[in-house]
Amino acid sequence: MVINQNIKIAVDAIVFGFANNALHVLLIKQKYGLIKNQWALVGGFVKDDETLYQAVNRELEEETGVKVNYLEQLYTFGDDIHRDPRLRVVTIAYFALVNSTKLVLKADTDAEDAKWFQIDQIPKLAFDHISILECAKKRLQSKLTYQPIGFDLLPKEFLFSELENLYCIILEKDIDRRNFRKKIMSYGIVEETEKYGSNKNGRPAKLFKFNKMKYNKLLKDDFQFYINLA
Amino acid sequence: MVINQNIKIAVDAIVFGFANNALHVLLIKQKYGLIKNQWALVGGFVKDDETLYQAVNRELEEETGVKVNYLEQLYTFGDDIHRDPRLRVVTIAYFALVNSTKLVLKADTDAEDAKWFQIDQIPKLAFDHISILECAKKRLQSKLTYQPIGFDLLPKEFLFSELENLYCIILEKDIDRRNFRKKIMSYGIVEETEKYGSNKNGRPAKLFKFNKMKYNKLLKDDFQFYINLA
DNA sequence: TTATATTTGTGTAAATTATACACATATAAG
DNA sequence: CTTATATGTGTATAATTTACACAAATATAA
Repeated sequence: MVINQNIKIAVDAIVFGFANNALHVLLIKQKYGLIKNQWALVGGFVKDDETLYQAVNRELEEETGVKVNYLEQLYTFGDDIHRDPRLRVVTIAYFALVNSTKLVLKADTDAEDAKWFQIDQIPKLAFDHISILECAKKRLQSKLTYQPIGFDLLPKEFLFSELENLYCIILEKDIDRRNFRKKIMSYGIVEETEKYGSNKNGRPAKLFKFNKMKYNKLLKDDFQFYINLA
Repeated sequence: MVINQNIKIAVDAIVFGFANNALHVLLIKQKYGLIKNQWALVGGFVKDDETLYQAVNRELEEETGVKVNYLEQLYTFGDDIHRDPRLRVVTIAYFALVNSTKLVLKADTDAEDAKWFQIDQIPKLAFDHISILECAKKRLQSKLTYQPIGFDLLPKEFLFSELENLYCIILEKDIDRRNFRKKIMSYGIVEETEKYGSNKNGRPAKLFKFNKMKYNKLLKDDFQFYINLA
């Protein structure tokens, strides 16, 4: 069977991380070709013998060395025929979250040109990557409210205030700390530990961890989790 | 730039319709090739000079003549390398809804081999189409609860009981008619007309129409609409 | 014409959930 | 020991959701 089609398939990953009270995105600086020295999303062409999932994981590994905590398909961009001026490329974008402890990039990989950017300090990006990023940001904001994915951005043990901040900052909203805590606690998804965090100022704060079983259950069932900041 | 990649891109549409108190899916019988005489989703390969959106609309037109009311990207299937045994195909699946008045297929197109099947009477399908269909059904059930897409399955004017049934049947749940009506009405999304429907038994029922402005607003904003059947 | 079957249309009380809101506590630094 | 700073907690009110039953309007059959 011969099909006369000359379109190439790529994958791209929008990798989010949360650190220093800010949302960050992982970008790479292109080394070669048309878009040399431009910043772009992590990604590349899919090989004939690998799945899409393998492709995006391979690119993440090769280009950044980052291990993601959460990965899901976001959207397939193929309605702008000239999004890559060189040839027709359809790209399947993936949405990824990284635990903030893994946010430091190892210098020893060939990831020397990978860098985290604060979401409000994104440089000019190659192709249509800025609109893909916009799409991912919306998805993040939306998912945060109805799925407990926020925990994939935090370390295993975290302060309650870190969780609060994460929601405030990503959703760009204020929060009622008491009501937020009540709600989160009602899902049984986080548990107090006996340890205390090391904050400089104020009353010492307990460390919390999240209950993976409850988390998994809530991730599967839709409409079981819902956080609405006033 | 030469990329050594030999993967083909297709689009498939899962077209839902609602009639006779049952959910239906539009399928076509393949005429040629390996899967000759097997039933399959509407779809085909993307042309080099058309967008994905154009491709899926073209296939719908060519293969079935059906005009859909609602169309959105569902998911891209490319993690089974041998989903098509002939060659590597990545398919972008689209989710479509058809107004029940358009559910009768015109015999004059080359759509002679297109047919509506009740969701619980789906024949054996080609490739992995059955799992794509499963995915679409879940999306339909999920979206029905948080977006007012049910109206895209009904005629312009409809009985309230038709809307009730649609929700009951697609979500496979019972309903409290009073509470359901109250909720729908509270969104201001449907309006009474002066006309009455033609039901054989029982008290005559008013026809309703939906308010397109409110509908469009609710479609855009997430978390503004939510129907939860007990 | 009357009784029966069938579907439509409607309200209220109770329970649950969401919201608004303020101060005592524990520490570090001065 | 005073001050600054962040943590941790409860209650009253409002809003929403749930549970629940019967009269009204028609067609059909007796």
